[in-house]
Amino acid sequence: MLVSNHARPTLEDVAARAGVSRATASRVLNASPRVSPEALEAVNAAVSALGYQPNRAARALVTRRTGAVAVLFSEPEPKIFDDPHFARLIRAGARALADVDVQMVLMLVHSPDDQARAHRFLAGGHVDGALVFAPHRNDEVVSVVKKLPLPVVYAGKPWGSLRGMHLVDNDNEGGAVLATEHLKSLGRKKIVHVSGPLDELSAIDRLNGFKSAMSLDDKGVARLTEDGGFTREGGRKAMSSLLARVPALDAVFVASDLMAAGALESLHEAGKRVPEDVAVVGFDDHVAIAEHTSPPLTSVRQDSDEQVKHMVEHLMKLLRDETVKRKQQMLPTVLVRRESA
Amino acid sequence: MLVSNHARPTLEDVAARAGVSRATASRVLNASPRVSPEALEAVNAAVSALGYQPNRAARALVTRRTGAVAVLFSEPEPKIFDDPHFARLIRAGARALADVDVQMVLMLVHSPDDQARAHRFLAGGHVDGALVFAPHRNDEVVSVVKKLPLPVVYAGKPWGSLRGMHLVDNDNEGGAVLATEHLKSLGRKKIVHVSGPLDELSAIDRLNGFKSAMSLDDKGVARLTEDGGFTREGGRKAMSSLLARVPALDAVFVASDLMAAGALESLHEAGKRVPEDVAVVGFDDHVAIAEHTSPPLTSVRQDSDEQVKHMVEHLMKLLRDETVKRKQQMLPTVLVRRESA
DNA sequence: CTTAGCGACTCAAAGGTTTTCATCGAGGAG
DNA sequence: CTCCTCGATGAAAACCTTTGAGTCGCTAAG
Repeated sequence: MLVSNHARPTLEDVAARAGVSRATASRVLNASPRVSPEALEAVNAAVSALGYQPNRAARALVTRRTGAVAVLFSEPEPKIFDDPHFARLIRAGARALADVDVQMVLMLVHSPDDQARAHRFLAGGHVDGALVFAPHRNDEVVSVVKKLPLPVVYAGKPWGSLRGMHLVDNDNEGGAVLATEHLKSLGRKKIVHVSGPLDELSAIDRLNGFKSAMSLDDKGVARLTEDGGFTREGGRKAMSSLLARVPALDAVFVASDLMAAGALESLHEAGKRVPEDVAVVGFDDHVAIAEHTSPPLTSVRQDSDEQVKHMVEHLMKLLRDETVKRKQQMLPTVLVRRESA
Repeated sequence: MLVSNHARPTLEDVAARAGVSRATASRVLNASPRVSPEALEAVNAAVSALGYQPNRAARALVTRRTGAVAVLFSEPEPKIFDDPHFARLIRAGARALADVDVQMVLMLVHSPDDQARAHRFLAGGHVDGALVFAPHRNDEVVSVVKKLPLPVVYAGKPWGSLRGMHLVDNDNEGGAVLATEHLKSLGRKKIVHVSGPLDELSAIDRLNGFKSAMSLDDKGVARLTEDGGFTREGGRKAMSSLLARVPALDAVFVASDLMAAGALESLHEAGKRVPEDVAVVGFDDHVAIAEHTSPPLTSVRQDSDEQVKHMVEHLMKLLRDETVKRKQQMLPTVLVRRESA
């Protein structure tokens, strides 16, 4: 043995052991077709014998690829803490990116300082692409990212023009229709809606689904819906105010499970039985919430794991310069029945 | 202009513009003392004029440093979703590492598969070091990481021998004493404790603080405490069972805010007024929880942001081969009074 | 007057991989 | 038998930075 015992083996070592040149070894690692079966086998054997791991930096240097992608969240901090949805998205991202052997660089960008930092970082070529979670109307991140020559996939529709943007969205409108139709099919007559903040398109889409399933005009919408801000406390308050405004209501479609949990509290306080007096349908099907409310919550499932997985796949295609069939994907939503409706 | 207009400038370009050699320019960037003021200024001017950003890969190749550190969480998924504590830690990590210009590679490692992947990744030399959050008794991560020649800083004490390990812990025991003494100073006579799961040393330390402040023996501890598993639901159940066992209790020290929220629910259900009938002190001072319970929760503050910041600082010192004064740091905890006690 | 020492530089090698281009050998067509 | 073609392979350049060795002009010491 001539190799030093502690240093990590290089491609050179692998090639030597397999009795081929560095170039051939490299071709094997990159699955090039121009390599004989014998060579392939010899190299693979050497790789596993030596426990070889390619040196990322060297590879990055020549391919001009970093092997890392940024994951940007624009949400303000309190939301990130309170809403398990974000933890779920972060986890899904970590997993999906690890699966394709790409490093995830997590950036929480909210203050102007953060934005400047993000811009510097992204423009600095430290990542190959980005996944962006920025649902709000005034999210500066979007405009920062848009002018960079960097492949980006958005989660849901960002505000503003969608021309040429790559995104993976959930069928919010369809899910809302599903929820509302379900309530109608139960024979409920006075159905109201607790919406998300209307500076997010997902909230607007859900509102629109409710609106069309109920055949409402704008005036009707104004009377029968209330903004709950996608927070638990907001959901509680919105529910209370709807109860005051529409005392005879017998069903409510709430645009998120977290808000629905708040709404249930409000209903209990008002002495309403669920689902006997008021049927409740949530949105997200976040098990940690939906299965632990009383009663357990009927909810529209949007599969965040699936969404993130699609985003990663989509971004990888962009990075490989593959043509993507559809720039904008829509994932289906389904109704999950539990006891609240 | 001879430089191509689209390519990123290299150190060569900077050197040319500043009228020095590449070596000198490099020394300026790395703050070497062996460089004249004029050269320094010329290079800095060139850097900002060209908007130069060092190529990470090239630098990594020669320095044998990746500029990335791994952040490992061993917690099972439901916990990560439910407990805002983790979101907070993740966020703090992202921020602290970004501040020192290091990439954070987030790994959630729980299944044996995850462990294998983590081992491969860490052994592969893809990161310079690791921050490990693995509080449980049987966390395999710790043994995986321990045998790697990789600088590691732990959050809190991992289970097992602490010899030579680098860690930043909160003063759990001291905080527990603080909480208990506070309850005693309010004149409470029957004080009980909802503990965390006893396979975590932070939970054990808090329990020990309670034990010593109450001058209890093991039998006393067994009678006056109950494990709430660091979950909301667990806190609720533990409180109920303590109410059944010690009907005359007039105060409770709960080892986490999340559990305290559950305990408050249980107390309300039992018709107890807080703090009149039962005084409650939590632990964590997690504002998102503590400020929104009714009544707002008196709690022991442990500053997670600070803890993570210290961990990062500590790891950076290890990476620079600086000697660290104390391998194991302890951060103080303080009592934050609100209305529950 | 010679030489050692010093500070500020420059030169060039090294670091590990991918990829272009040239080479080599074998097999088929003429 | 010769000329081509084609597939597999190897040599070497390129990617960009850090860093040790060497250069140059100077001063201080002998």
